[in-house]
Amino acid sequence: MLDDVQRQVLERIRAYLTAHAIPEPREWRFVPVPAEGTWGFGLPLFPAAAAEVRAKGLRVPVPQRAQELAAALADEVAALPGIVRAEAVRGYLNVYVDAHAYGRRVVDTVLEQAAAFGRAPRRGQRVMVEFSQPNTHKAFHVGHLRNVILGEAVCRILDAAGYDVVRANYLGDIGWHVIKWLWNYLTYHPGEEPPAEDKTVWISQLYIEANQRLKAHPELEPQVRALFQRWEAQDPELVALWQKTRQWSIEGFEEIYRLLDVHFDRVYFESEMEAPGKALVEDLIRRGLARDLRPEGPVIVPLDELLGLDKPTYRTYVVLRSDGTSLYATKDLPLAIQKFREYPDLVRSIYVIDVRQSLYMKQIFKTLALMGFEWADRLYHLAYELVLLPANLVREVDEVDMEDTAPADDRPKAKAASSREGAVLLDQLFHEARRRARAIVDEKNPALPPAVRDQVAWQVALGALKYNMLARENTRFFTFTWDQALDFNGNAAPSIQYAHVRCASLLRKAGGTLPDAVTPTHNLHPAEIALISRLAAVPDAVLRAAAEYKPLHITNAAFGLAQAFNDFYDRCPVLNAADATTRAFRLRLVAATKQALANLLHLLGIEAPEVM
RNA sequence: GCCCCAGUAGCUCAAAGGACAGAGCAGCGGCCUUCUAAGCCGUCGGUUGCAGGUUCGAGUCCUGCCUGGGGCGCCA
Repeated sequence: MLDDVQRQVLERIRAYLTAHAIPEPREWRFVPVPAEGTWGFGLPLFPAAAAEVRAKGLRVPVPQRAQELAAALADEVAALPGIVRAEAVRGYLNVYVDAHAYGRRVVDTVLEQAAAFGRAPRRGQRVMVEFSQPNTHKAFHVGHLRNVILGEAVCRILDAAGYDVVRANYLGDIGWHVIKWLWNYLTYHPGEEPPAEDKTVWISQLYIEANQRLKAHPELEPQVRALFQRWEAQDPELVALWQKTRQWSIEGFEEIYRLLDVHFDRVYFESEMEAPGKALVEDLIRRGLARDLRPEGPVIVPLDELLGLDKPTYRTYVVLRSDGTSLYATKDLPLAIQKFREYPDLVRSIYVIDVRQSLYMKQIFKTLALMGFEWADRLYHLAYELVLLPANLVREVDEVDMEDTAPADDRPKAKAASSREGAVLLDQLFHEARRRARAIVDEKNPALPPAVRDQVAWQVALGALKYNMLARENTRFFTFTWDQALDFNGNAAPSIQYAHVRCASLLRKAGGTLPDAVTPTHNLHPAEIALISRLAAVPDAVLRAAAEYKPLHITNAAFGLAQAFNDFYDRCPVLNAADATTRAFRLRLVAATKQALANLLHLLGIEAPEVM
């Protein structure tokens, strides 16, 4: 929000440098000035000093020369309009602006833009984000949560940064896991229907049961293989059952997405990609890009060989099994093509997929490039690290995890949550989260009506969960523990929501109408200055989060803003301010803070309650 | 063997190559008859894994190591 002032300052500096034959550094970067009850920005002059020393062969230490330049420039810049003071400190040129005028401007801007504050102009560019990608006929558990929460937040952030976002889902609706489930259902639960509630739990129980039966009775496996043959032959009765049971899964997922406040614009099915995928493989073989080793081996794309690379880089991409059945790899090619057929104008096609598949993603992208698709360089793998379960949960998991053959003794202390693990199902998680949050709401604010407490408890619980998963680098592990996932204090969503509630409370007490815009006349308190700085920083945080696909920048901005507000709240009377102008300005500042907090939380998919 | 990620306070994590590396949690000590104490203040805490290098300036970039995790032709 200081753009125009910074531009003026830079212009003046450039003129000075030119006049004194000092080469201009490649890039100027403003830094925040250490806050001392004033407001402004700093500019390190080391790059210019270093350039000058080098160009002129001076024998002066760079820091000393930087300080001299800063001092000279301070005089040049001090007289510019809007600037109240400029000084040289240890090689930095610190420029201070009129805090009253800027304080008003920031507050007015936030209030005028309201829900649009922090949002960039539309770019007229479309991006697709594929995320969630659950398997039907399986559980939806805490391990899947990070993907959904990250994907949704990235979508919201990209939208705020001006992109038109297409949210895509890709359902794993076929494969051995589905056949196993159908076998168990047909053999032991014929005709049964899932309960209206908890469809996903019921389905996942049948899946776990199928694994247990096969583990205990390996002699039953031929039955499953026989069923797979029926599937391959597209037995109409089996296909009908598959469609019906798949729909149960989808309805269960939709319920989860509704709870999480997530939606999709386009859903692709893995089963739809099988036939086009096999056709593509034949095409690859004809064009000499793939090598057919059947029946002894699979069909492969020897990427390093095709690219003439000596060092193993892309390695070999296996696109079809030796028996001619399809792999994930078979289906991901037509999926990518289908996306660009439907949306040819995508400037980015993003895959939110865990980091273990990085090599695989690179193989897909490179193969598509070799096939000649010009959009191949617009594909992007947004990698994130897995959710780990602590050792005590892992043991529970193992009791229901019949596919895991890893020896128990050399297992790491925490284990990645995977789709066949039954522990920490989402309904368990939500239930426990709600319970803990409700207990705290009851304790903190027993005066609220029970229905409101219920609603607040859910907002708090879900907020804490989402925030915890988003407030870290995407590429860092998230180790799930109840206490950490549902921490309500400190750097967590509830304390940010609480700051929002405090704002709402002040505004309610003030009568609900906001005073007209006003320029403050009192000496702005350092806490006020800091709070205004946090507000002004919001739009940049959004742009950066979008550019880097990192919701972390939003959580940092939100928590910093909440902290600054709490500090302000503690030190600066609002309703009881010393004079009417101060009261009016601070009320507007509170309203602006409330708006900015709500906007930031919204980008994270977290609700901002009015009371709690 | 090749590649990717991580290593920062007791713990969980921040930190556009910039000023004295910051928060939260845990610990200790304060602050509720005054706008909601899910808060605020103070205090305790550091050789940023190791060694070199680039730079005016390195937690950040480069090289080599160490430790942990992950990936590497028919799993998803």
